[in-house]
Amino acid sequence: MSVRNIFYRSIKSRGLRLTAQRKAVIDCLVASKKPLSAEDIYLHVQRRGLGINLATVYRTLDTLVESGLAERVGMELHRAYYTLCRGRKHLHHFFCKGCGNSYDLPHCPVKERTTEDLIPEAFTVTSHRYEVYGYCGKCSS
Amino acid sequence: MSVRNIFYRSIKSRGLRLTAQRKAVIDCLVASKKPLSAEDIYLHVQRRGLGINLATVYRTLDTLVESGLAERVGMELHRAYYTLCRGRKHLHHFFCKGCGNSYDLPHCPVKERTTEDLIPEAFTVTSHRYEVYGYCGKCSS
DNA sequence: GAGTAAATGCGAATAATTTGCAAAAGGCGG
DNA sequence: CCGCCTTTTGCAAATTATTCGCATTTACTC
Repeated sequence: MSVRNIFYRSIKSRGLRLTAQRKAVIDCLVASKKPLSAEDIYLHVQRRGLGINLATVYRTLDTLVESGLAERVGMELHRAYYTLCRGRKHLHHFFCKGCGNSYDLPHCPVKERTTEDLIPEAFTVTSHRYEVYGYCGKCSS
Repeated sequence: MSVRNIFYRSIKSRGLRLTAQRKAVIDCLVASKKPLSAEDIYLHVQRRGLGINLATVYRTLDTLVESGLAERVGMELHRAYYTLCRGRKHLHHFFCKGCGNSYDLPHCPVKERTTEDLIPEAFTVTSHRYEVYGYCGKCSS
């Protein structure tokens, strides 16, 4: 089963309706290698010839986040970016404040250490957020 | 020398003017144990009987951040919070989803690696965010 | 104390996101 | 396949945090 279909099913299994707009937003995020803003998604979907309203994009993204299917990242750029939560594979990002692009970081601070090393006591870690901001090669110069 | 005065001096040493408004914003942040939003600061200063404009609070905070004297944190919910950088110490936190407490993390993922190791190319890093969520010892059991 | 550049106040402008409401459409039962 | 009922969408207007332009004020240098 394709990644798309897994998300389609997750929508339905939560009692939500699988509308054309929701499919389009999911397809867009599945196809993207980097987190996208609501406007990015809006434009991508428009370009594919599917009509969608920006408010609907926002509402769909809220729904995905509330359902635990997507994550809101990169808030320091005065704008939210969204990325799907995919199985075990998890990534962190570098956000360029110049051009707005984002790049995968090659490491994860939590994965590379044991729990004892990570925190003072034997706490239980459920999730984490790690983001680096700055300027990419082009925008630095 | 008081903490206040250290910040007052830092302002001047950067060629910036030490105005009544800047003093008020700094005093407010020095007195607070937690990060404050621009509006928090605006209201606190007003309450002390000092006139200040919200735009001035924003400009002052920008100035402090650009000068490396303050940090912008907690962008989570569409609003920025500010906290003074005290000494060289910069911290990341573990947030317990059970009791809501937060604990300092003993390490920083950015500090402990070189730029080449951190990102694909020689990008410029300006800031980062690193937060771990889970349950503390008491809330785990 | 005067001159000058920097900072402030004010109001209006932005930009991202949210909301109210009527119309459209998904998905259930028949 | 049809209709019903509820959810979702589109649209336009509202909100919210933050920024900007510009005239006025003020800190700091000489």
